[in-house]
Amino acid sequence: MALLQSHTMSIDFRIEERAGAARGGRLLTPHGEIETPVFMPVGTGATVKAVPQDVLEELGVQILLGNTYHLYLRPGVETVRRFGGLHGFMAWPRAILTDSGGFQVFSLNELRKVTEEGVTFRSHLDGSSHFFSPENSMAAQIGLGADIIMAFDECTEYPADLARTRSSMELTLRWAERSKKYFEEHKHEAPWPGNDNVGTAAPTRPLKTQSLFGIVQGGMDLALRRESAERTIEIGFPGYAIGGLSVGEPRERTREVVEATLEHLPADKPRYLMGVGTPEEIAEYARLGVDMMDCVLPTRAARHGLLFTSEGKISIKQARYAQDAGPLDPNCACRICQRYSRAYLRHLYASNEVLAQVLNTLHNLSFYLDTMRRVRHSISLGEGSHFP
RNA sequence: GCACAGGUGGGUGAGUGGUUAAAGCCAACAGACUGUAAAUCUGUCCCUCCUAGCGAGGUACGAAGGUUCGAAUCCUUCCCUGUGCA
Repeated sequence: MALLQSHTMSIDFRIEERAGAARGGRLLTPHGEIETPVFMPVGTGATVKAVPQDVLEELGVQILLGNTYHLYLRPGVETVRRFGGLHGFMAWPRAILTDSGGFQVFSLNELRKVTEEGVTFRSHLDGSSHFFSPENSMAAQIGLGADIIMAFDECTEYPADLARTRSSMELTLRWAERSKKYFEEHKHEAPWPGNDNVGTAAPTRPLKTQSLFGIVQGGMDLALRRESAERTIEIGFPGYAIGGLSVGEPRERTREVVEATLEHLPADKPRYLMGVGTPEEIAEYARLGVDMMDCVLPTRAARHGLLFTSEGKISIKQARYAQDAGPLDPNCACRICQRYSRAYLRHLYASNEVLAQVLNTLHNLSFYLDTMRRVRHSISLGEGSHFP
């Protein structure tokens, strides 16, 4: 075991700059290096909706999300595994992170039943029954082969009283231990090319392994957040996520909980805030010391005609843009703002053209990625307290 | 010319004597969206007025007239559209 570990390459996090609480760093994964703080576009079903992978690369996307629950149902883990995991299947050479399916325990609450052992789901696709546990979530995530995988957690709903929040947190902690145990026993099984020396007593080259991140829960209660953080750290992970936020609570609460939780996370490990936020919010959380964030907002909002710009939100479907020859955002350097008018974007949206989804998503993703670039730049200049 | 079938709000299309200012869908307009059951969902959508409400009044189902306590719905005449036959 010790021998194997000495030949293992998983994740490595180096903080290179600090500005206030903010950190600028590099996260080394088996599929490339990520500059942090980073925004990770969400590609639930092995696609960032409306955007092909080569374009994502051009935009500078460093790491994508995939979702275990959705990919398990379709196309199935075995299929993905045969293609060398998600990287091979979706032809994405850079880093990938998969969520464990824990969020679906929350969002598909009418279709599931939670027990100590795990969660029984009814598929939203065909109604068939499925069982998810820490162990088989890990097995699925190992099969999918993301660089970073997440512990199987229960995302506590909002609002939840203290007793409910605690028992949910305790369940997540027990599941975190089971997730880690299963992962440690199987972590060399990622279906990546070059990992064919799995099981060899003395591997000739470093094995690439995935990394498993733990997830802190605890609802809106700051004491429970602290306890959850401490006990998750005790279990021990190479990175820690803050989960259970953006579930309907007021934004001030989100920020408060994030700030309080960050205090109890190790300074030298990556910190991942799950499921946030608007452009202003992601800049703000980075300032507080968050290293990784993901959110469906830029992609989903784009498909619904809501675009983020340097001058605020624009609902491109509005009649006022029908004759507007100007760019979506005069201060944006993205390919959409360089080329198309607001009138054209509105026309595409109003006409229900698929191109509307593509162009809108490209802009919003560009805007988010640019926001994070500016944040990193500010950190490198030591300007932690006044970001764009 | 004759025989059928029809003419409903921006469009389509239900409704065939009374909770019908008139279903549903589309269009239009506005809003929501934060580890994606989301190219989705919600609201408004004849006019005027106010104390802004399951509020008051007005106008409206091709046109005019009639029957009835009451008509988009029944009757008469006229106009128009489609199809078929001459």
